[in-house]
Amino acid sequence: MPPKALRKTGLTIGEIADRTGLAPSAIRYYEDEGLIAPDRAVSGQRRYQRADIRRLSFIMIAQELGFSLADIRAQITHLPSHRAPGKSDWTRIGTRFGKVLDARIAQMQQLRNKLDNCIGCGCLSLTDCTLYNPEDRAARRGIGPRYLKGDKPLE
Amino acid sequence: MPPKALRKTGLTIGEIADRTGLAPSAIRYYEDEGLIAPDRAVSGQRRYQRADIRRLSFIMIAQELGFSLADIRAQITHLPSHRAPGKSDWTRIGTRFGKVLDARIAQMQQLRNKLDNCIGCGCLSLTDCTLYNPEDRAARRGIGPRYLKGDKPLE
DNA sequence: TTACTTTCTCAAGTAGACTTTAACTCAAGG
DNA sequence: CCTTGAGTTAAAGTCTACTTGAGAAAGTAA
Repeated sequence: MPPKALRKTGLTIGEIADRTGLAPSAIRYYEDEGLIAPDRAVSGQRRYQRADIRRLSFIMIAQELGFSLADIRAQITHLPSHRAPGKSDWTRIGTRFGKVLDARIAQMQQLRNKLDNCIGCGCLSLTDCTLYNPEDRAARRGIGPRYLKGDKPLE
Repeated sequence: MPPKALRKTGLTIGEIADRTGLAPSAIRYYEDEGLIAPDRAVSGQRRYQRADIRRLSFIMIAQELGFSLADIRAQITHLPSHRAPGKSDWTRIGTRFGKVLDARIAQMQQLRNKLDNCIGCGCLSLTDCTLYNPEDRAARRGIGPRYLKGDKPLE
């Protein structure tokens, strides 16, 4: 006889919320955003499978790493809806994430060095300051909240 | 005879926008936020001094470093309105910024290591995964855009 | 069955950093 | 003088990642 949770058709949103620590409203939001697609009971209530817990965990971890929901969606929409990333998926996606993280760290370190340079000279000049480079400024065009330091969405 | 720009009472918003690369709307916004306080011509138009260029540059650089306007305001409101940070101000503020940056880099590196660990084991488990720690999740409570990895406002 | 808890949907609110639009006024050039 | 380009204000829109609230239907316990 399978455990209790499996005798039912699936977990309710409240149950999976408890198991993941996410608010139900957040989980519904992820659904709106196409990150997760639960079944529906005849009554219309959402029913989640156990793999969805891992799927949500993955989302939380990726956010922890600093990725946007759009980035995350790009990485998991290739997986069947009721599957969380398995080991091979995770290796692939994790490696991809790692590269982005490395780039991010490198960028910050570069910035850090520039800052040290700049503290030394005290220039703060539009034309001379190494911190104040036009390339970065060009990247800032457009509206909406900025990604931290030149992040571009993942392909 | 002083250069052209100095014969007038100051730069218009369009002129300073061109010199800094900022949009006029952004500069007005900074004013609303108390980051800069230009004089007014009799007609009511804003007039900027040359020091304001450096002041705006400072704002741009600080943003580049990842600081919020609130943080930046906290650092420059001590300066007289028509002054940009001078060498000693810059050393003080720059050092403060440097520390925050260092902390940020350390955090990301830690995250990066965890990720590598995690790619190896492929666990992605709610209970076991080092990436998935409840403390960090607790910090995420509440609304509004999240700061990247535990940044707190500067004093 | 009554009472209470969940869940549902849809709309609106929140923060930060701006942009866009509307409706005007003003300054400079021909 | 008249047009055009720039400046002014206030209000509303934008984006992300959610939360909150309203009102209704469904599930659960006693």
